[in-house]
Amino acid sequence: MSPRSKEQNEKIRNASIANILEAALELFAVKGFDSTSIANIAEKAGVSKGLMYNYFSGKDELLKALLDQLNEGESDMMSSIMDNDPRKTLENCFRLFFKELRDNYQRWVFISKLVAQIDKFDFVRELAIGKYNNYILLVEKLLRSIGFEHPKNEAQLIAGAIDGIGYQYLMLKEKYPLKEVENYLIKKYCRNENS
Amino acid sequence: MSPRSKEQNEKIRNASIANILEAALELFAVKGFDSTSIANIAEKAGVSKGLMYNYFSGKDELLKALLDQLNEGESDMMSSIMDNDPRKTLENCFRLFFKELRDNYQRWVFISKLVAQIDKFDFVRELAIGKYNNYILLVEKLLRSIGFEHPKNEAQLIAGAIDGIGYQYLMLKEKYPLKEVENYLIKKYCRNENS
Amino acid sequence: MSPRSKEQNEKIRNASIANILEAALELFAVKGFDSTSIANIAEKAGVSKGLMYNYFSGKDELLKALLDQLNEGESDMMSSIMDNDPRKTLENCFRLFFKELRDNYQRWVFISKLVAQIDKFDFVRELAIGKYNNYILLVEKLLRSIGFEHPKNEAQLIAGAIDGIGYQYLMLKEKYPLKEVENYLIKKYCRNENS
Amino acid sequence: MSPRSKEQNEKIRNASIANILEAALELFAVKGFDSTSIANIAEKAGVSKGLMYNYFSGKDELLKALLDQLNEGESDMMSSIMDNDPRKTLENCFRLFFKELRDNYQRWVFISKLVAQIDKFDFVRELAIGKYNNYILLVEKLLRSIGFEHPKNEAQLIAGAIDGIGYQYLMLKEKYPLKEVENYLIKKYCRNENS
DNA sequence: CATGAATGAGTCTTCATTCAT
DNA sequence: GATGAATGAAGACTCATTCAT
Repeated sequence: MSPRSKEQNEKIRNASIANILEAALELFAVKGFDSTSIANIAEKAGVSKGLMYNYFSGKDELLKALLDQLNEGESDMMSSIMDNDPRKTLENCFRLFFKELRDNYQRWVFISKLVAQIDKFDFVRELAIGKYNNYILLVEKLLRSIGFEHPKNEAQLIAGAIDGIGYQYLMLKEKYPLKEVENYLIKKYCRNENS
Repeated sequence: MSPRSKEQNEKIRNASIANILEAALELFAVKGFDSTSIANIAEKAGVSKGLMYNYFSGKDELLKALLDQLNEGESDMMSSIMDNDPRKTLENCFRLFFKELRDNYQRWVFISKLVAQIDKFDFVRELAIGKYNNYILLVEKLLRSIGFEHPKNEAQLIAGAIDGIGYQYLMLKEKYPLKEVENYLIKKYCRNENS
Repeated sequence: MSPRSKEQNEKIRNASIANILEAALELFAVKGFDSTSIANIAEKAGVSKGLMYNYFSGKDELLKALLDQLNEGESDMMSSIMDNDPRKTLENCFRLFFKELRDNYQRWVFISKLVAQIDKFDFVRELAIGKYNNYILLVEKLLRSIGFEHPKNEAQLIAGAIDGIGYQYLMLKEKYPLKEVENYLIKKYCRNENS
Repeated sequence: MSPRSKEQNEKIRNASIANILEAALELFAVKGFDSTSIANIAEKAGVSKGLMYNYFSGKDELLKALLDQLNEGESDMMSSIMDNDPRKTLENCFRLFFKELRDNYQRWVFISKLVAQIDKFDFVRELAIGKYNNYILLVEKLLRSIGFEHPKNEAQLIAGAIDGIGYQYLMLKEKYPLKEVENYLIKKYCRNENS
């Protein structure tokens, strides 16, 4: 009789949006943005094509929303790695990266595919540059605290290595010695005497 | 209107093919594979759409041919870096990578976009895995000759760093301190006492 | 939360209906029937899409209701122009037309757009033909009373001119010399000696 | 073996374009621009949907092309009505209009529907205003030569009547006394003593 | 060897309409 | 009486591919 309450509608909407975003993430990760059709996403999300346009004004907007969502989660993670001991913080930082790679492989694939299309989406470039700079600064500071020589250069190498490892894992999958590399990286940079 | 000789035909063929491949490389690098249409390539190459199907049975086939072409060139390069001094070989290897990044930026962009779509093209995966393994083996051997501890692990880190540096350069472009990283990498691994 | 009384409901109904019709008229006039969506109308009227279907079984039905509403108003107007002096009646008739054109421009735009789609809506054609015939008959009678020769033919010309002036005003807007034409028309047909 | 000659291609293209324009004119006239789909046009023209985009970059462009085509034809017509005797020229002008209305009814319907959507297409407004002004100027000059008083005002009335007659014919079709009105108009303005 | 007209399947997007609440 | 989430059919447009010449 009476219309649905605001809360009911909110719930319904959020559920649909979540379904759509989840489906989109998975499909974008597996097939890539261009090769994923709105119809694909709608089907996987269990909604109609039309509904998608109630929540996202288009495919690009959907992508942006997805990225925003991932971004929020990431902020939380970064604040969780801080420790008084810089060695420990750095270790947490590395471990977090490898854990994410293993547990949320799909997100990583999604992001790396996105970065490969960086020229197509301005907001991706800005986001990526910001991320990179923050990462370099953090690692440099940690390395300096630990007592490394050339902390900035080492941070650049590490940032490169971290990214590269991700890409190679993406390529080689289970053939990539992820654990071995993880352990070595930690041993080298977090367990050293002073270097 | 005497018929063209076989040699003339051969020449025309090769010129057309080269035009097409060159146009395709550039467009794939700039716009990506999916967003580049056959019409785009034909126009840039100065040939008709129809002609493309004389030489390549389809868009995928064209991609494969392009990759093969790049691959051949690469073999030549690898043989040029060998030196009796492993330190020198490693340095050549690094320098070659950075030089390629600078001089043939487009190829690198093309390849990284391709790798991001690795699941879409089986032949890309195989090629990439092969490359990776060869690279690791080479670097590991060199590091061992030079006298590094954990040569395999270091090779893995280096391979990661090299790849990651490429991706970050792609992202940051002129903002990336390419020369600085290059010099540091060489200093660290090729100019050391023994490590 | 006592239930609303019948009168209250009636009032609410009528207010909603009036809102919807008003919004529809404006949007149909500005954007045209096809380019106006139900969502547009609902938003402008401040009601939900669903509610519209309580009152009108569909978009076409809404159009028909709108037309009916306009039609009622028009009947009243026609009865207000009658005068014992046919010259005066004709003048009233002309003045009313120009006044409507100026004051209710939107209605005129709406109607002319509708007539342009006459084949799409059967009820529009019937209505329009009826209007035309009545108009011709009235003007013919007046002209005969005034003493014009060929009153029927003149009525046809006048009917054409009246319509055409409307369309041209629609086209040229403020560039059209509406007042000038109005005055001339009245001078020519209502102020003459006998013609 | 050899590709089609330029002339062959030209012929093929022109035939397709003509088919498309013809089909579009008919459908736009009958169903209106908005209610005619590209698929409708393609089917009627006997070509594929895709082909339309080889020749027209979109539906709007097709409309513009159609209008241009009609416009060209019209220029020829206008130059054919001129005569040394202004009475004769005016008569030709009237007769041409009625002839067009009868023989190319479809064009007229098309144009009047277009004018009703004048706000939607900028180029339509400009075209229409230009036409109107030229027409008024011509008729005014003729009336002045013939010796009418108030030639400008009469020209305005005539222009209105001409347009209005067209719209009413469009509405009433065979019920409209086209011939009768035509004859009266000519008698009144071209056969008079002096007015 | 070479062309480009033509096709049609597939894509994104819009919107009238339904219906559970 | 009222809401707005959801649907699905339909429309504009793109593009890899075919084929007559």
